[in-house]
Amino acid sequence: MKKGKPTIHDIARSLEIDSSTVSRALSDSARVSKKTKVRIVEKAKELGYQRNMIASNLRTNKSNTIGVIVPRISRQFFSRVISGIEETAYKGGYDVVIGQSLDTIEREKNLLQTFYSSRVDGVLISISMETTSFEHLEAYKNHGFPIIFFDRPCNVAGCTNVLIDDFKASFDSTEHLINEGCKDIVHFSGPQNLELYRQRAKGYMEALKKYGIEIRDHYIFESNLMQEDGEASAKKLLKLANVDGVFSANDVAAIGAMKYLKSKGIRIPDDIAFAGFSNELISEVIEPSLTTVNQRDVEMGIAATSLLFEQIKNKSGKIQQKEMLDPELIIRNSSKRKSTI
Amino acid sequence: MKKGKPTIHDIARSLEIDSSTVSRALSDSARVSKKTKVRIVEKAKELGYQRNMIASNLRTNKSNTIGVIVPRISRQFFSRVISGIEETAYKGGYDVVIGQSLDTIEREKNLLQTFYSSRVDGVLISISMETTSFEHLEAYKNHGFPIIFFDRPCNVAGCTNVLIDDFKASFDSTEHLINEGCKDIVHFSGPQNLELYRQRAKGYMEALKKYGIEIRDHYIFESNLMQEDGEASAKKLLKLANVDGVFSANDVAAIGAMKYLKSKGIRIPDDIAFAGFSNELISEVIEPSLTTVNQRDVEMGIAATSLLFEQIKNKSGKIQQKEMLDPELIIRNSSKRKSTI
DNA sequence: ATTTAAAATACAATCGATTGTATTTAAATT
DNA sequence: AATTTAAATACAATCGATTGTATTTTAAAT
Repeated sequence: MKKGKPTIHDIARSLEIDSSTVSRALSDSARVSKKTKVRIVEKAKELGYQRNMIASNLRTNKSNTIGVIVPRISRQFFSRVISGIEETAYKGGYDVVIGQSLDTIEREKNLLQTFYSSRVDGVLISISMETTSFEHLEAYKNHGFPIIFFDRPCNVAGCTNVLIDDFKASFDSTEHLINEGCKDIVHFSGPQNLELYRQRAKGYMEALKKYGIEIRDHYIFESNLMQEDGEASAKKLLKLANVDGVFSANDVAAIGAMKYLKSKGIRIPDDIAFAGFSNELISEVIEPSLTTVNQRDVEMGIAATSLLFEQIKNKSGKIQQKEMLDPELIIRNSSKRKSTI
Repeated sequence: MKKGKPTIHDIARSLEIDSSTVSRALSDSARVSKKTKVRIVEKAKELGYQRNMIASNLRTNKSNTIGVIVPRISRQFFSRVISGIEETAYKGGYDVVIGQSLDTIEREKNLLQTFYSSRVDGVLISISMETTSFEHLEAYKNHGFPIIFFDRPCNVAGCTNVLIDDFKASFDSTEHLINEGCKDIVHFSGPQNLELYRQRAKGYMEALKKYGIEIRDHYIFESNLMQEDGEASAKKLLKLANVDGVFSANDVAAIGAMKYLKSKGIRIPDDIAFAGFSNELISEVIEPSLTTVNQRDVEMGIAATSLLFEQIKNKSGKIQQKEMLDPELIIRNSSKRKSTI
């Protein structure tokens, strides 16, 4: 038994031919005769040969791997985006390396570093909540390293973003609540340094404006949108008279609030109607089921990956693009105040 | 501006020294003087040098990367296991590559192939539902390729498994239902080719036996435990007289059944009590909240990764181990029939 | 000042696959 | 059979970092 894993040289030696011929045969080059190809392939199988991708990558200067950085993979949304990414990458013959920033800029920088130095062919990233300056990203970009941003927009020159139309989705959700008869709608918003939450707030306000409803600043609650934030918001909300609707910038906070309100005997949607954002799995199961926005997770992964592939091929560099996916409003019981039929 | 990414040779040339010195300096070898180290590090920074891990890996014959294969990352349980894996790997200076088998053996084989040929240093795998024979795994194992199995046991010689005690967890759950007054308990089981589901069924039966309850084969329903399977099982269950408890081998099926039964006016837990398995997020939210088993996901990831690191270090190979994590029964409303206090 | 030991650096081979160029072999053409 | 052309294969450099060995430089010891 040989010690290490077999190489093309082992095959070449045992067949008394040159390793270059073996290499060409194994990638089915026209420069090798049928006959020797067969011999080589057979021998390769016999020895249990597997091409050493590290050596191959070094020579060809590509890794056939793309990197993905997300805040955390245990979030429904991101794991579904990753499913889309993986599927597309797999078809294109690429591997996917995944890292989580845990919403810290430190780990984000680290991961980017690691990915770059292992020469992934490009990166898909949803920036961390802490990321407010973008120099670390620009540096790589200027080196010609392909980076695509998804979900959380990043306005860096020459960068491609794949997003859903947060403004439209929020506008639609709010409008829906209004159509269901809500007049006093509170908005649960997230950290304002994230463009995304600013957009959602904007959509909310625009809808109010359209229907001539006054925009009251103290009707917009800012938090990190965790479950406990939702509960806190619910308490706060009870102090305002007449609130009859909530548009939350995510499902988790909405659910936190609903749970608290239900425990206080408030009926949803009759007393207060709810709409969330993200279509978490729990949103379908909770009672009443939560009206929400499908963020097109899987599609987003597919789109981002396709754009990355384009960018990898066109070495051209700086092509700024913005891909907007259409969000889908999913209407469930938490907002249905008018009896159907 | 130079075209490609800078290498140690670029640094060496511009400093008029040898590249081997640069290499040693950058890995802080004692063989390089302080003075030159400083010069080199400075120049490296100046040029924006990043070590080419591909070249490094080729030379050292390791990738500092471990591969993970799971059925699907969008499953709560797996994404949390992966969090544990990532965290541990990160601390050990390893990267993590993730692939999903989508519960097909074909993709499982493919991924293993890819991982092997990109020379990951080892693999953590939760085998697919289709995997009944293990030759493909054994082959790699015999080549000295470190593989650790988690969650879904794999009885291959020389393989290390990291599991929770499915038997005990199931026994405890069933016993709990009995203690809550259930006498006629149905079990929703999964594909019997998976050891895991056999263990869970065994735990269920053993608990019945302990309390002198007759084990009836037609009280054990086998399915793929998807939500729709749960619903189907619920229908089937209604045809049996007197069922007053269900122990499901996963939460998803339990929830599918509960939803259906509730819609038929059956009260949970008063008419039929429920216990599930896996502690999905929705289980806490559904009404009534579902009694379930914490599978120690994050801990499992940590344990599996630590064992893999051990195995990577001890080139010794074949060290069979079995790491059993203690499951935790989480009692919620779906099974509380006796009033508390 | 010389010798000796130690420290710092240079040289060169190597990891395994790829690829441009050169050479040999076989087939085709006259 | 001799020459041309094409097909098949061999040779050799390369990707970038690592590492054992050899050489030079510096410091220490006599």
